Formats: sequence, structure tokens, C-alpha cells
Amino acid sequence: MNILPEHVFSALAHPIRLRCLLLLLEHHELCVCELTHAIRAAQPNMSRHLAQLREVGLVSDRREGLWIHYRINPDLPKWIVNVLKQTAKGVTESATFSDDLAALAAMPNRPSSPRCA
Amino acid sequence: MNILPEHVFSALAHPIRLRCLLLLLEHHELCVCELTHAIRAAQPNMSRHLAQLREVGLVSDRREGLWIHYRINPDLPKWIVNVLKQTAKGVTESATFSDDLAALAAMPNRPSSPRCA
DNA sequence: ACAATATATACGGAAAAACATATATTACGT
DNA sequence: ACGTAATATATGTTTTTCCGTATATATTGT
Repeated sequence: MNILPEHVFSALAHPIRLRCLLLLLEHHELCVCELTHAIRAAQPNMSRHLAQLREVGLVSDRREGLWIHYRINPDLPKWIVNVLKQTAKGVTESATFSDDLAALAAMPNRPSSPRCA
Repeated sequence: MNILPEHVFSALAHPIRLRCLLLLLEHHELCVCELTHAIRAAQPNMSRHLAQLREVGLVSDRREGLWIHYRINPDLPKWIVNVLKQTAKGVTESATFSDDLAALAAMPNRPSSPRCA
């Protein structure tokens, strides 16, 4: 799969999309409702941003009953993964992103992550 | 200086701006006419893209006579430099970027780079 | 003071991105 | 078959981005 740099960076350019990717980098797999809750976004808005990440090829999804779980595309080129990791490092001090993690941790009734690692 | 991730990635999201940054990563310092020639862009277009890179804080400029030399902002946070380096790695195979380097090397009457390292 | 060169900015229009609201789809339980 | 929950898509509108063309600014040489 060939992913163009301009598509990658356009995807990262929107705060909601970047925050989703960073959450997925830490949690491996999250469903839409978890991402929506953590980021406090409107549902259709979140859905469209996730669709865009999917179209670019940055994430893949998996349905399980009602829920659709997203993860970082496991076949992502190394350089893109490294870009994400470097960004995560540069951003850990930021209030926004630690707030997202906190909001996710505080979320009630989370559809518990499935067994697979 | 605090640079917001969304500004960084918006800057990288446009091919012309990304190509400028990657050229500057290799050549340390280039003037506008060199960048314009290497990338085959219209002058006002290049000028506006460079202004945007400057406003975000990704590059700094220096006037020397008629020429204005741009370089990667030396005070750039490490994570951003690493993002650029990772991107350069992921993109070396690409025809576009090697073409830029070739066009720059083939440029006649280049204002020779100044003495400073 | 004037011409020439390198670069920047202003303006106007076209294309794309983003969002709120409403509606559709899919799967599950009864 | 029906209701409900999770997610996706459609529609219309506002905002932003991008670019071509024209013009302005700064510097140098004559």
C-alpha cells in the first residue's frame, strides 16, 4: 500500500484526527464511542474524521456486534509510525492530550476491550 | 517558542511546503530563487508558502543583498526535527523529491552559498 | 535619480474542508 | 416484526485554502 505524505499530513493537521491517532497509539484499539467520549466530539463529526483516517490508510476497523473498533493500520510504513511516535513524545506535556486520556479512563460503561492482544 | 502540532502538520500537508522543508533539511540554507527553481513553482506562490512556513515557525530567514535565505529554524523542538527526518527517510525513494534535488543541482547561476557553516 | 533584480503582498475567484442537522444502516434483543 | 443502540452518510452552509494576476517593497548598480 502506498500512502502519500500529503495525505498523511493532511490527516494529522486536524486536532480531532491527531488526537484519535495518539489515543490509538496508546490503547491499541478503541471503539468509536470511546474515541467520541474521550475527545468530546459530536458523533457524526467523529465518524467522518475516522472515515477520513480510514480512507488515507492510517487506521483499520473491525466490527464486533454494534461496535466498530479502530486501530492504527498494522501495515503502516515505518516512517509514518515513527512520525506518530515522535509526535506523541512532543505532545505528552500538552494538557489537551492528557485530558483525552483522563476522559477515556473515566468513561463509564466502556465496551471492554476484547481478549486479543 | 511554542509551536502547535496542528500548525506543523498543516504546513507539512502541502507538497510545495513539504518539498521546501526537505530540501532545506539537506542543504541547510537556500534562497527563494533556488527553492523556486528546484520545485518549478511560480514565484508568488513560493513566496506565500515560505511565508506560511515562517509564520508557523518552521523556518527562519536572513537577507543578504537581494537574496533572502531560508533555513530550518534552528530552535525547532526536537520532536519536529525528528518528524522531518523520518519523513525524509520515508520519501527518498520518491521520484518527486529526487527530482527536486536534481533540479537544484542543475540550476545555473546559483547565488553561491555563503561562507558560514 | 533611475533601472533592474529578488522577493513580498494585495485582490479576487475557485476549490476544498469543516460542521450542524437530519436521516440511513447495521446489529441486537424481545 | 419492532424497538433500540452504535455508527455511517447525506445535505446545505460557512470557512479556509490555494492560486493566478497584478502590484508593492527592498537592494544594488549606474
